[in-house]
Amino acid sequence: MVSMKEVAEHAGVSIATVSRVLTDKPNVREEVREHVLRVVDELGYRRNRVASSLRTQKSGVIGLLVSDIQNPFFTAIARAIEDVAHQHGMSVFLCNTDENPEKEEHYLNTLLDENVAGIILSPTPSLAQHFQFLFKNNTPIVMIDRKIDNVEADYVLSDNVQSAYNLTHHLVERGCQNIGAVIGMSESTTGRERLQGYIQCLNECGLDPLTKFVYPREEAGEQAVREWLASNNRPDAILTGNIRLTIGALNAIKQAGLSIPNDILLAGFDETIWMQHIGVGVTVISQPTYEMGRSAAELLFQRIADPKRPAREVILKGELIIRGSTGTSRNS
Amino acid sequence: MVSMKEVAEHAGVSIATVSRVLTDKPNVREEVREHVLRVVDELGYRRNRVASSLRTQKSGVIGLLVSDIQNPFFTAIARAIEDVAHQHGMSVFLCNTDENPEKEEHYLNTLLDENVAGIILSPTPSLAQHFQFLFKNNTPIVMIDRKIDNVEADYVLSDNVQSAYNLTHHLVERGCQNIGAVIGMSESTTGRERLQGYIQCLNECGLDPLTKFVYPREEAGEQAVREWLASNNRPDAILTGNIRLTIGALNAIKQAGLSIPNDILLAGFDETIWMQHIGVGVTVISQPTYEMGRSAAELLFQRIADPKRPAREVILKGELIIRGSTGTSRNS
DNA sequence: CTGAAAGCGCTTACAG
DNA sequence: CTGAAAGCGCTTACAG
Repeated sequence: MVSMKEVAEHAGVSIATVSRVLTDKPNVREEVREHVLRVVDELGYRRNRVASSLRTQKSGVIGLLVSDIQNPFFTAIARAIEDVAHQHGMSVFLCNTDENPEKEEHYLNTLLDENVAGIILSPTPSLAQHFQFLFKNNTPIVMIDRKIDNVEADYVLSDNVQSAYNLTHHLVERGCQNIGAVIGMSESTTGRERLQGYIQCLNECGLDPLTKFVYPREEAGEQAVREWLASNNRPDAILTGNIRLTIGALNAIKQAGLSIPNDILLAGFDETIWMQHIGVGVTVISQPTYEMGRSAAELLFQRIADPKRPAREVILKGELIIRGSTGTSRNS
Repeated sequence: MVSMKEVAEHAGVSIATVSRVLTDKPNVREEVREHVLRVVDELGYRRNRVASSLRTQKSGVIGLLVSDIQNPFFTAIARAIEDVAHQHGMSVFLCNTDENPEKEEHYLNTLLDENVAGIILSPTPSLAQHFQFLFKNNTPIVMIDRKIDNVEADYVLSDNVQSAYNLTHHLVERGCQNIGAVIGMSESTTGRERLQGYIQCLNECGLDPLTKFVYPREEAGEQAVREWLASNNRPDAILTGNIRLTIGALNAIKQAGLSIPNDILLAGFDETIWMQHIGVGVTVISQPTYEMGRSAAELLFQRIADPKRPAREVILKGELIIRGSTGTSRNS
């Protein structure tokens, strides 16, 4: 690998001058600039960013930590963040924590080690403890999707309470009396808020809750619903807390030989491009994923530009998309 | 941020000794080692990896460049690569190129700039030209999913010809005479090989091909199929080259008010956990995504360990999963 | 076993 | 406008 020193020698100038040209500093004679650029080109020189970053403490990379890379919710967010980063001339490194606090800590360390310009994170519930070291580093950071109790920071969140309320209310309107809610991990604010909206609606309607908190993956959702279907208190509707739980519920319902919406209704969080093609179509809350990602990236770049600005919280609304899985009105 | 120098001062030793302790070098008195470690802990010292990497030219990170982060095929691969990397104590930075050669080059540069230990890449077809600079860097690199003509390197590929042949043959067995194939970009080896398997099968069966090469996203797939459905040479089956094209085809078929498998059959590449729930279930080629990712990571770590070993090509087989979208046997 | 010193490849006051 | 030199925070021969 050719170094700046070699470029300087070939160009007959000092490495200081080469550096000035490459960092677009003023105060370089136009001829010299052009000459240096030509030599850079000839030699195929590429600036060593590790050295540069060591010296300047700056970086052209932001890190994105998501808890589940196989969840379309997060890849949609990632896509948006990348678009914004690209506009700012920055790169995005995506890391997958798999809901695993150790992996999260490991990746967080790695990103801090690499001296990234900033981090966007969908935190695992356990992060609260590790939080001290994160802020010591004073690397700009924005939280997405989940809140951490008592930690002030920039957040981009979804209006989970309202969305869950709306989803539940829709099922009640469709005549459901016993709505089983399968929700991801109770420790996360997302799970708790969705529970809250669900409970609130049931209370208003005078109905009893029926809930399970599970690891938010297909297998767990499937098992939860299977147990309900085999019980003597079979729900007349299933409400799922994320897309992977929705698929788990579909698996269980299919295995039980039941049909949607004739035998049971189904509605859940998270829209994807294929939800309309599943069975008679699945009723969902569509979270504004792209908008969430875009907001998070913008908050991050604003914080990078001004580390002292007050923390902000952006809360975006979900949209109820009604499809065949919740049947047609029964009580009208 | 506390530096090694401060640790050395607090511990009353030289920074050389601190470094030896932290890099697990021998030749440090046990008491000294423990004392240093204690001071490190007290001060909350974290080694600066940028500086370390500058000095050693090593890194604990590998880069993964995929062409479509919203395609479950690639996230499944990413998941596998991460598992293997984790076993080796390495981190994975995932980058999304979106089939865009400029983004690809940009991210490739960024990863090389960050001095990563190695790269796994699903290359865009146009990479062939940029390839020289990639190898000059002699950063270990493994190609996945797609081949680059005339470039010798480590590859992990899927047996696309055979898979496409099998998929086509299945449709012929189900009585189809006019199979429209929507395939991603002709420049990629993946697309070309799938075309080849399809053509080969049709030739053997004495049938005529009907093909469109498109940008491998839903919109393009939808449009292609819509055009066929509106033409006077309407296919009796659609074969899609990837999962996003499959969804596009589903959209077009639904909009046309046609029913699968009564009016038209559908089969495509790539399995996901929800394919069984779409309509009557979609017949697919299930590529061994996890295995592909695992192989790629293993090849990469072997190459990192021994840069001079001969290049290898791993080709893995896909599996035909038959579901309702290709109906039931008509010619038996 | 331990320390002083050189050096990884840059950037940036400082002096001219 | 340009260069010599210090320094970012480490690691590693070299000498003892």
